Amino acid sequence: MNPAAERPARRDPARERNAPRTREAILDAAEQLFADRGYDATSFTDVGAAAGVSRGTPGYFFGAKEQLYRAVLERCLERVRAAVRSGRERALASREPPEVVLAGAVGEYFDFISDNPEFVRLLEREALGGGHQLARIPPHLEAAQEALGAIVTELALDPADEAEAQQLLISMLALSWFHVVHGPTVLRALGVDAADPAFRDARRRHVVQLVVQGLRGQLGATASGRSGRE
Amino acid sequence: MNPAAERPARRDPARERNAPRTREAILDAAEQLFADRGYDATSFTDVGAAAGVSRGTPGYFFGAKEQLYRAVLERCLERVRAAVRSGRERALASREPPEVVLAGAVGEYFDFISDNPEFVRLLEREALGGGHQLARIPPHLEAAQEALGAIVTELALDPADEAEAQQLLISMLALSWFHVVHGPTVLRALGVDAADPAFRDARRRHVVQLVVQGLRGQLGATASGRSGRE
DNA sequence: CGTAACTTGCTGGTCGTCAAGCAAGCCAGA
DNA sequence: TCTGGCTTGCTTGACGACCAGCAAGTTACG
Repeated sequence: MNPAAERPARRDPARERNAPRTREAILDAAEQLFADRGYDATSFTDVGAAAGVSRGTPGYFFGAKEQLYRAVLERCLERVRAAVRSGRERALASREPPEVVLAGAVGEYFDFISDNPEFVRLLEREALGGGHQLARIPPHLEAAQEALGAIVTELALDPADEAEAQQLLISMLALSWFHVVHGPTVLRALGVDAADPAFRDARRRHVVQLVVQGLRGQLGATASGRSGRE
Repeated sequence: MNPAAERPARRDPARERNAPRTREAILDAAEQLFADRGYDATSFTDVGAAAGVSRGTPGYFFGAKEQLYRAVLERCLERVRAAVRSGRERALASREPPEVVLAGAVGEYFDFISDNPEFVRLLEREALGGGHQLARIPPHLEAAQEALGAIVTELALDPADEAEAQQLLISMLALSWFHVVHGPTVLRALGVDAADPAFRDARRRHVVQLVVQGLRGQLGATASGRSGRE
């Protein structure tokens, strides 16, 4: 049947010995399982089965379970950082007014999150666990701070408004993440199907509108004199 | 050594046999532990120790661990529903314009969430777990739908705008919950201390402003004719 | 004295970790 | 070209710890 089956059946290329390939397969499986079930509910047996190796192999490559988890987090964060960076460069290259740039960035980010829910779920679990593992990963700060810098410089905000830009960034994350996590709870209670493309479109429009209006409010406050606050 | 050690040490009034009191103590301990560590990482031994009883008592009162978890969830939801209902009634009694009512409600809700983080953490974990246990609790829909009804009727929105009111409600939850969960991850990466009262105040103002502006945008769209969208 | 309120002992199972084992290439030397 | 030992990739077995659930026991209260 198999063209290479005449030899001792060890010629299946998918089963070839290949450390980097196996490593990636384990990381892929572990990312999915950690995001879906959480750290405690994911065993080496599960990861091995999902990666097509034995229960001992994850431990062989990563030593301890905690280190496998950190490796998953690290790889995930690196991907997000790359996406943020490329989005930022695209925004810098455009010659649109700030509002349009922000609207585009928010919409893009919303789509990215909706298409990569594992990242949010992983980070959500990490946050609930106290963020102890994330804190041990060096580049974890950079993505968020790059995004903040992008907002401040690209939108030509007064640097004194950095605190408000920070709030706006936090709100953008909150608004874009919520439906990814709370489909089975809040949205279900409201009778909404989070996976419905119509809902996702409506949500996207709503989120972009809210954030843009938030920026508008901030710019307005700056222009008309924010000294009334202080 | 112990001042009460002369007698068989059983005269401690806090150790009196008292089923409802013990039940509540177990629920309290379990709520805290489930919210802090999650379902899998919380054992009957932990719950018993935190409640001041033996490891067997939680099982004695609630049967299976899953039923204890559901009981915790149920009690938590009931508290939230009561808070939403009282907030709604206060809003209905006021004679303020819609914007003021909404601003007050959002601010109140923000404070309630900030002061009761266990609820959010519990619900977040439940969402990540697929919401299967929550789905088996009958009154879980009511709080969210009551809140939605309050927004639509109290703000005198066109019933056709219910979808937008829904989006606004979701955004209000997203904005109010985020800092409760993501203190150790996102906020930490941004150099913010989520527990800092100054940050909480700033966040509160920002959230209220965003939601009110969102309502304003919605009303404006309705007044000036939303046919331009379609 | 009986029953409700707990506690303790036990059992079967799962887990992470590590050591040992095995097999497939690789390369030196004959 | 063949061969025998070494390394690497991966599996299996074993160990100690922990857990949920249950049954049998114990204690306090009405």
